[in-house]
Amino acid sequence: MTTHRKHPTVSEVARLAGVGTTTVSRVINGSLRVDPKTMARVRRAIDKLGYMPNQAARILRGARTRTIGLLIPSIADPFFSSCAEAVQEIARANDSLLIVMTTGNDPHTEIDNVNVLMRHRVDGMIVAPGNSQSTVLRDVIERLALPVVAMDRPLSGARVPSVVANNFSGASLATRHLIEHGRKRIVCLTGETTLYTIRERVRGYRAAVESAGLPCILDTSIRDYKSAEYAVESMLAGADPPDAFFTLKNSTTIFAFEAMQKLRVSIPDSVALVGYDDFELAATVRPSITVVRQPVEEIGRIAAEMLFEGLTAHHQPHRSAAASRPQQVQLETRLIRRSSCGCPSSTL
Amino acid sequence: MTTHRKHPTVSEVARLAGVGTTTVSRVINGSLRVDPKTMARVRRAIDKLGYMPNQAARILRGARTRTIGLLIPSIADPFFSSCAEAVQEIARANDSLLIVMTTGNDPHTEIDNVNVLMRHRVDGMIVAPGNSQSTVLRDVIERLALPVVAMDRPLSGARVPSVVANNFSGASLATRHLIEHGRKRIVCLTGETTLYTIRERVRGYRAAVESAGLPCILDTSIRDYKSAEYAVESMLAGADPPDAFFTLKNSTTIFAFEAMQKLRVSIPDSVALVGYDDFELAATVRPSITVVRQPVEEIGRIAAEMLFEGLTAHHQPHRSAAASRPQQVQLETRLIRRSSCGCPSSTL
DNA sequence: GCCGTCCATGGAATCGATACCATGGCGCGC
DNA sequence: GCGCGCCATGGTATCGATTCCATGGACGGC
Repeated sequence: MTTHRKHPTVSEVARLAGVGTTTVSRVINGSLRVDPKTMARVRRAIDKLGYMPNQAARILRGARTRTIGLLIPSIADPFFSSCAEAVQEIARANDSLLIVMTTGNDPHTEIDNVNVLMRHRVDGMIVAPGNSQSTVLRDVIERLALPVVAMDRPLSGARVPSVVANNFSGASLATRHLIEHGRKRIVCLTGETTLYTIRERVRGYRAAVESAGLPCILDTSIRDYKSAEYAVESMLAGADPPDAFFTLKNSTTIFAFEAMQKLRVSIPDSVALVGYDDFELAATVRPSITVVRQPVEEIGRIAAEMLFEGLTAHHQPHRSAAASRPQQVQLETRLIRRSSCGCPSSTL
Repeated sequence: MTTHRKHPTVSEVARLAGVGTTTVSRVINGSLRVDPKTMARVRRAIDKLGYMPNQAARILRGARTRTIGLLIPSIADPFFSSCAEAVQEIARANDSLLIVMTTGNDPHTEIDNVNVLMRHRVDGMIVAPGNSQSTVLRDVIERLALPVVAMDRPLSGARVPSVVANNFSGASLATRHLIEHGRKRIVCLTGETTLYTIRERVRGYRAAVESAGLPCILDTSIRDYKSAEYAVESMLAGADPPDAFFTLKNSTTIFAFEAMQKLRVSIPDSVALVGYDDFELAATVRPSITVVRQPVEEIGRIAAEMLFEGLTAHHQPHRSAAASRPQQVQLETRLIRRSSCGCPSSTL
């Protein structure tokens, strides 16, 4: 490993160029008029020394850090990695860096991470709270007096703008679609039910079945392939077997699908299937799977855009009075009709 | 948006607690002995003011930034998001933040990003270079005198440690497996061939077919579903149609699989299929797809661990002489046998 | 030819946390 | 009883870039 060469400073550049530090600073920031000849000399000195401004010093002087934080449960999750990609792009467009931290939906880790980001004086952050009801997280965030945007899940009671998908209408749309196909016993396979998004989807499902006079049947047991196989098998073997499954998240969809394949359940003839969240192969597997598609990139993009709008407002406090009430953006989902619900298989 | 409350400083804490700044600093860092009573007073003052140390000031004093950078082509790519997750975990374990930047494999963006990270004085970085031959990137990185680890793709000619998978042996293993199944005309569907990893895989494929006296047939045309359908259809309709496809990356595998489904090509009876890179549904689709699995998380984890080892060595320069030659770590891949290659479908 | 003005430039204070060095007070040993 | 030493604590220079204010020189108008 190469020895740690000390970074050159403005003074060293100034000395080499035979000018004052003020002039060097002006050349770097292009702020005021500098004599072209002087400027050229300074430029040469900068190149020669390989000078790079020390951000820490600038920040200490009061500049923005041009750094934002992103708190998500996991990077490997396709939903959040797509969001993160969108956020990263908007950050770059705003000359900012993105610090990604994972929380695993753990409230303690979340608060820790918020504090760490705060110490680093990020300009703002985007958070997907594991628990939308968490008053602790809300209080911490309100104390920050720092622009924060909640993503995918709101932070209830907080004066924090949020960008979420309409999980209620998405789930209810999907359920109604199954009902229109004549399904009478639609089982909702929820997986974990602690998250806001899942709860909303359950609400949407419940509203749809109840208003159609159908039974509301929830199964919360699926965590992996094993539990899926057990759940599917025992339900189908029981009296009054279901004629449709509605899975509330990606992994549950895949486990259930896998289990049904293994058990040679015919889809959609004996049991229909609709999943929440689209994924690359949903169109490729046989039968192709009907899903509720969320505007993933858009969620990330809009959250980031709102954050940066908040940032500039933050730095021009004069006009903030009127625009200061938090925006709650809710994006609509689409039902992607494929064959697992009983629709004639559409193209793609 | 709340008004920007100025952050309290050590002096303010000191004044409130009736002590000097030195004492406050000691309490925060737990460095020297402080009278328990004084310590309690300072602690109370810190809580009351909601004081948080300003990282910028610390860094300016010469502390490490406890921040590392990660340069990858894309966050949304499952391969890199899994790497990133692993890197993030190691960073957290080392009390460091992770800045993620995407390059889209564009050399210009890469160099830009390296410079931005440098200005922020990251302690080190992990890079997946779009072009392993890039002398420009290499030179920039060598000038930094900063710990850098290359991930997934080496940086040729640079004194930079790297962590990569053995793409050559992975591809050649897969190809030999097809040969053992009696396949004689194995077509390699490469997709883009600019990346190091793909080139290595091509080499591995070529070595395997040539040493078996079989023809080396490359098709580089697949970019999306459309081109896959065209390529597959025309090859199968031609004279001497292939009896196996070997796809070199995830998206190509999926496009080719989709095309074969659509064209009702029977897998593996008329044409076998092996893909490079495992993915969640490869086991679920019918037929399940045999793939070469890379140790994804391990690549990220080891790269990060090497970086942090380099970091500590960097800060304790005395013993660095012997340990200073770059390590080139190469991880082995595994062939996951499923049914698309002609193997009797194994469990899972 | 003299003075006012503008322009290029430089000196030095500033941001906040740290660490060197100094100091005052107390206890203990002889 | 006196002095030495140790411990808790504080003052202050320092890191590097920015910026307010000052200064000196040149040029133009009358």
